[in-house]
Order: sequence, then C-alpha cells, then structure tokens
Amino acid sequence: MGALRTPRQKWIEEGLRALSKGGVDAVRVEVLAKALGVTKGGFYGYFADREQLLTEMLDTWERESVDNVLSRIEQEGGDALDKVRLAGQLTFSSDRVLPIDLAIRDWARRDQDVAERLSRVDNRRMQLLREAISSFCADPDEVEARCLLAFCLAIGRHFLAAEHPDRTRDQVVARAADLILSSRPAAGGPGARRA
Amino acid sequence: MGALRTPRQKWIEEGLRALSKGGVDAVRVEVLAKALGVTKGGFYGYFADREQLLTEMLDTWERESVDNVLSRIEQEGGDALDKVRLAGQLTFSSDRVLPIDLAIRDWARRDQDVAERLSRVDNRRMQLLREAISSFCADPDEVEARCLLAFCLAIGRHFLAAEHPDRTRDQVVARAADLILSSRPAAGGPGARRA
DNA sequence: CTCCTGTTGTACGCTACCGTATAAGGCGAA
DNA sequence: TTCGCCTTATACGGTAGCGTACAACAGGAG
Repeated sequence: MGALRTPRQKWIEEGLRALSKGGVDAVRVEVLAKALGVTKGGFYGYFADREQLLTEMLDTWERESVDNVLSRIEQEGGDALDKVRLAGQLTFSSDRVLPIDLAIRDWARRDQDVAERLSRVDNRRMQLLREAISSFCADPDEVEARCLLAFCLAIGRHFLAAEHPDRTRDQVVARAADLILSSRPAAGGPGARRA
Repeated sequence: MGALRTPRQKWIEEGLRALSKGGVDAVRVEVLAKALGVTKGGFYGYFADREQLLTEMLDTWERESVDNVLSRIEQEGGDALDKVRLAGQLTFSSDRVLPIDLAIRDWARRDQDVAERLSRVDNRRMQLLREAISSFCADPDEVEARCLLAFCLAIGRHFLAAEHPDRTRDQVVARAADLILSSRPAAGGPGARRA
C-alpha cells in the first residue's frame, strides 16, 4: 500500500483553519490544497465533494469541543463551578477551538443542518452551566437567566467592538463573570428571595 | 434627464438584504441585479465597483442604526433607562436592522475597516447604556460590567443555539435583562457592599 | 529489479462572478 | 415627432472554483 502522503485528517485540519480565518465561504478545495503544498488531485480520493469535507469538519469540531472537553473535566474533578470554569477555559480560551466556534455560529444562522449541530453542542454546554449555577442559586428562572448571561458573555464579547475607558476587555469580563457566577440575592421580580 | 429606473438606493437596499441573509460573501453584483429584475448593466453607472457598494451599504447602516435611533430617542424623552430600552428596541427588535447588525459583526472579525466602523457604532451605543446604568449603580467598574453584560445579551442571544426547558428564549432574556438593569447590591468581589 | 497499488499532478469542461465596452432603447425637452 | 441623454441589455475577456479523467509516479511486495 502506498503511503498516505497527505492524509484525510490533514484536509480537515486545514479546512478548520480556513473556516476560523474566513468563514465557511473561505473553505475552498483548491485553496486548502495550495496551503497543504499539494494540488486538489488527492482530495477527491478521500471526499466525494466539498460538502463532505464540511460535514467531517463539523464532526471533528463537535468531538473536540464537547466530548474531549467533557472527558477532561470528568477526570479533573472539583465542584460544579470548578468544572464550568475549566470547561469555559478549554472551550473559549483555546486559540484553536474558539475561532472555529465563532465561525460556526455565524454559519449556523444560514444553514439548518449546522444550526442543529450547534444546538446539540450548546445544549450540552448549557446543561453543565445549569448544574453549576444551581449549586448556589435556588430559583430555577434565575438559574436559567444567569446561564444565558454567562453564555452570552462568553460568546458575545467576541462580537462586540465597544471599548472600555481605562479598562481592558478582560478586566470588564472578569467583573461581569463575577456578577453572574457569584451568589447574590435575586432581582426584585416575582420570584425574589434572599440567599 | 432620463428617469432613474433603479436608483442608487435600490442597489444599496438590495445589498443590505443580501448581507443580512447570506453575509458579505453573498453580496454579488449580478445576484443583486437579478433580484432587482435588471442586469448589472446599470450598476457600474452608480458604483465604481463592488467595494464601493459595500462601503455605501456600511454608510447607510451606520446612519440608520445610530443617528436615526439617537434622534428618535431625543424627541421621545424619558429618563436614561427609558432611552436605553427604546434604543435597544429600535436596534435589536427591528427585522431590518438586527440581521444586518449581526452580519456586520461577523464581517468585522475579518475586515479591519468594518471593525473600525462597528467600533464607532458600538461605542456610541455603549455610552448610552453607561449613562443609563450609572443612574442606579454607583460603582463604575460594576457599571461597565453591567453594560457589557447587557450588550452581550442583546447580541449573543442570536448566536446561541441552546434551548431552555419549559421556557421561551424571550422569557429568559427578560429575566436576564432584569438582573442586569435593576438596582441590586454589588457582587462579593473586593468592592463588595450591601445596599 | 519489477510489478502493483494507491496518491498526486495536470488538463479539461463547466459555472459563477467581476469589470468593461458598446449597442439598444425609453423618456423628457423642444 | 424628433432629438439627445441617461439607463439598461448584451457581449466579452478574465479569474476562481468545482468535480472528472487520466497520466505520472513513488514505494512496498514479491
């Protein structure tokens, strides 16, 4: 058997790189080939077409961004809040995963299939958050609201261009995370109570 | 002078429509022409090239999404919080402005020029928020954190695919907005205090 | 060394799109 | 009605990308 000179995984890898940098529309077979230093000749030996590459890129992302993270979290241990912090860090501080994640979010707004995958992924992440926040917040409505805020903060910060006078974005994010992830009295809604 | 059969503004309009639906890469001269029921023949009478159309689309968006909103807010009156609520509504509940806004955010991640425009826009919006939140929150660090949270919520919710058991997204968002926009004690950080 | 197998390069036809040039044609002015 | 201008259609050349066909070729098995 001849050697796999640029194996399947290389194409997927390069595809994800293109995705993070330029969005789905930047994932072009011939461009990836050039980046890999080959021509597209071999590509169609592995993939039926560009569509299939995109699908397998999503598979890889889904695996890496959830399964891998979850299993690493399990073996680390710690309480629910620790787990969420680690998960957030693994997911949203990774130079590899984060840009892919953001690109996929935009992609999902235009592609039903991608939207469903993202939904699966986000639901699993959200479940983790929910458990963590429930550990210090009794009102389920407020738990849900805090989950949403935390998630929106993690994602939204990268889509915001506003500046913060005399502060770095990281500083403001840290303070914001504090507000959401620390135990405090509920707002003055119908379900208001004290911890 | 002959009649302007499909005037300049029509192209921009259609361009923005394409942008909201498919991102920048979907703004194709020939596609817009077909959507307008003409050929691209006339396009180059108004615009030097596609790039110029994109620029003018951004001009239009910037004008509509900030200047128009700000002037409408001024003439409505109300306190700072009312103004923010109205501004948020005008900006993020509009079927016209919102999808454009989201598409531009993704675009800005890849284009320096767009990033600068978005920065201008977001800073003006943020300033409004800052004033509103300052009216009931004294700690400037917390003000900034709440601003960020509010903004992230407004934007991020559209990039999240997670579901909320037994609740609609709108319900959860309402509760989350409550948490951020209502006066409550600061978190238990270094600056912790009780109302 | 030689053959076989699987990988890669090259060439092709096709489509979509850009921007240009130019011809056709509608509409108002005279 | 006729003229002239401005808008639009058509046609063109060029580039980029997809997917196919096939030839070249490298490396291991024999």
